[in-house]
Amino acid sequence: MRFIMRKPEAVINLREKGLRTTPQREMILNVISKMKGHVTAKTILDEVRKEYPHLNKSVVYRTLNLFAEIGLVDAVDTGKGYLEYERHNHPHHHHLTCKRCGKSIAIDEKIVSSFVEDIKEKYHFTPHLKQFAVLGICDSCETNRL
Amino acid sequence: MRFIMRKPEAVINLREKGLRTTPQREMILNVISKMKGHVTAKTILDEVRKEYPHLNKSVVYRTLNLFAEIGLVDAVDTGKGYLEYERHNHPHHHHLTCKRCGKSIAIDEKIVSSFVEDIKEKYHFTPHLKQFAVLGICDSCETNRL
DNA sequence: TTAAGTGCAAATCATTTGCATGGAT
DNA sequence: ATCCATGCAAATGATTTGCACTTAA
Repeated sequence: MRFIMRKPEAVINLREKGLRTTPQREMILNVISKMKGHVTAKTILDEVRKEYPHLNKSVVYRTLNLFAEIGLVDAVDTGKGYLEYERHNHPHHHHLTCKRCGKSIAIDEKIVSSFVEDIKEKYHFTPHLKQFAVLGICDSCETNRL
Repeated sequence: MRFIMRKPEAVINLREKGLRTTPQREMILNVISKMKGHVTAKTILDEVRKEYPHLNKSVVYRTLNLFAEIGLVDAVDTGKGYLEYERHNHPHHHHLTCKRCGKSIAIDEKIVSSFVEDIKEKYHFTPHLKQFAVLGICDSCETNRL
């Protein structure tokens, strides 16, 4: 049996569009890939700098925008005032995040996907729900007027 | 038949919490109330300044935060990099906003409320969905690779 | 009168941009 | 040898803050 060597997905993605593979881009993608959950630009910068202190933050932002455009990563707005990132197709768990106490509850993806499918079917529109966290108020905060 | 004069809701809301009613706060609330749809801090500042050019932007931001805290207005994050505001209980129409072409489609609120009710029931958590717009990609952009 | 609110200027903080230099193809 | 990418410093833009002055209650 023979194996056909393939270039990693990211490289193909970049080259296809006439873009370059650089060490910086590889390091940034590595950090996003290996971190569980969302990563901020700041975290990425700090992480990469452990190995390569020279990295500049403009490069991080430019790279994140690029990766988001070509669909390699997803930008997630959790309402904190800055964006977070994750690999596209990363198994995404939606959370209910309480605006008062900050606690998060993971929710059954079926609930989300039935909402998404409903909209797809009726409006021919694909919601990117991972873009936003589901914020709200949890019962215990509501009850205790926190 | 006799009418009982009541103070406007906003005034009650403020006084109840030991807060003061000021001309600035009234003008800001008026702008939010009379504008249809969402308003930005910038728009509020500009609008009020037509009558009262002296108004300072810190006051607008402080007032908006105050109003949001006491539940008089809702802050809405549409992913544009700044917040928008509307009167609480303003009839809210959820929209599907395409990230590529920017077009918006109003959606049947039943779809949203069944999602919200589902989460309330199963997780004892009240999602504040108006906090975020539903972003995604519309079919025509998807088809045309815009 | 007096604590809360306002105006102003400066500070923050995430993100972007212009430009000269460097490096991938 | 191109021309895309990087690094740096400065700019942007929304929002916040410290502080002295003003005003609603």
